[in-house]
Amino acid sequence: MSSIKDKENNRTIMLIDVNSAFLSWEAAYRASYGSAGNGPDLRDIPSIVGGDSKKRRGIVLAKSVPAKKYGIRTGDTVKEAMNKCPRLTVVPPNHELYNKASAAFVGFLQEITPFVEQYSVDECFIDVTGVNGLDADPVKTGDWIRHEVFLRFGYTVNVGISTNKLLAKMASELKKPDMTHTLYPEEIEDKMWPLPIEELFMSGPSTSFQLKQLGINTIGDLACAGKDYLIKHFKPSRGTMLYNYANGIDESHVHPHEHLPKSIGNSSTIPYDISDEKSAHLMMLSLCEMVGKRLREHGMQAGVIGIMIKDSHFRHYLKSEKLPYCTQCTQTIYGFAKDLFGKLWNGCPIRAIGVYTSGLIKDENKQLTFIHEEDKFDRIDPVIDRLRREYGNSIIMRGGFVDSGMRCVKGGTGDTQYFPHMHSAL
DNA sequence: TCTGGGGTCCTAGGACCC
DNA sequence: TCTGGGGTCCTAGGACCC
Repeated sequence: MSSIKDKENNRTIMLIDVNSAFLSWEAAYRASYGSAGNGPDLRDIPSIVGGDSKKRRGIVLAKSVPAKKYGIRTGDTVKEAMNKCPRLTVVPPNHELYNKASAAFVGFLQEITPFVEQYSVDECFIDVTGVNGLDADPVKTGDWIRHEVFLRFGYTVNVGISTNKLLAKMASELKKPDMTHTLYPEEIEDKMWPLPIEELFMSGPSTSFQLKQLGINTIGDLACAGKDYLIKHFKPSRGTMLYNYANGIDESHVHPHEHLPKSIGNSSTIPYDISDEKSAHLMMLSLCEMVGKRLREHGMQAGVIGIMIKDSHFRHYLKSEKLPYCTQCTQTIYGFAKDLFGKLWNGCPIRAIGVYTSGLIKDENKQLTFIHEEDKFDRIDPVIDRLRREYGNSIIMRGGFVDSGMRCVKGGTGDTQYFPHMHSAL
């Protein structure tokens, strides 16, 4: 049992989770800055960060505690949320701010210990085993971290503490906000086993439904189900994982090293359905601009390109293709994406399109066996990237975008940039 | 005013080779 | 002419996370 082994190893792992991250960051920013500083704190009123319904992106990305009391949940449509609470305050997302806030948050944790693994934009695992005596009294350390984050940045976090990552993660979810929780192996039976099965990490809607069909309703039920029985129903990989997680077993370590992405892609929902190839191509080109830019920023080359079409009935289709060579060139990616689109699209009105790359390798590992047409872009793309960094994306655009009303670089939330502290970033 | 966007990992099935 | 399997690669799609 690794939980016992972990205890012998006496590792102290924590998961630090920003409470209602997007909303907290909005509120902290408004409180320390700007015009909205006079108004009420978003965290004290029913409020959400949500997309624009007119652009068909209207879902709840984060909610305040008062909004939660109205039954508003992340992922609700903004319309549903408004129905639940008509006086709801809705603020649009500002991903640039969140990326800066996230980097400041990670930077702070890295001051505490080098063993920081960023799990998501608003969550980090840290391993404080043997670090400056921080593991002598983990709860005290957790409380100190919460206090320090609040002092420096003005928002609250949850701290989950245990001997492995799974249990630290489950601990951090126990009660929010602004809490420190432990979930040591000897506490599993009391604190984790009574929870409903959908509370277990990696037991999502589909798995939870199947488990309930089997009469397994709590994490404790799952822990007591036979491993072989679970393997029979869920295949070895998933069955073993479910069994281990329900029993608090997790062998994985906190990996502080720089994260190399395995795939890079961007997608976008279009405010109105697209029914013509020309518009779809232009949309894809703007996504390819973003994907190419991000590949180059990471110093990576893609060996596989894929596209996704979501039609007006919300069905989605994928098509991907291994390339004869690796590339990070916008024009090349676009060429393959167009080919894939031609093979995939059945003429149905299109709601969203995505362009994805995978099979990524570092630049230096690219085989220089062949000279390609794209080689001239090796010099052009970086110049375009630099111009856009300095003057904005519209400083240079491919011909098709002129007078198209479409943004020439499109997609998502952008990459995280490093900023040492939030207040210096703001 | 219906339903985002960024990822990771896993599996199934077909192609292809030995 | 029919009949094998093992192994790997590729692609499509699903489940999960935030």
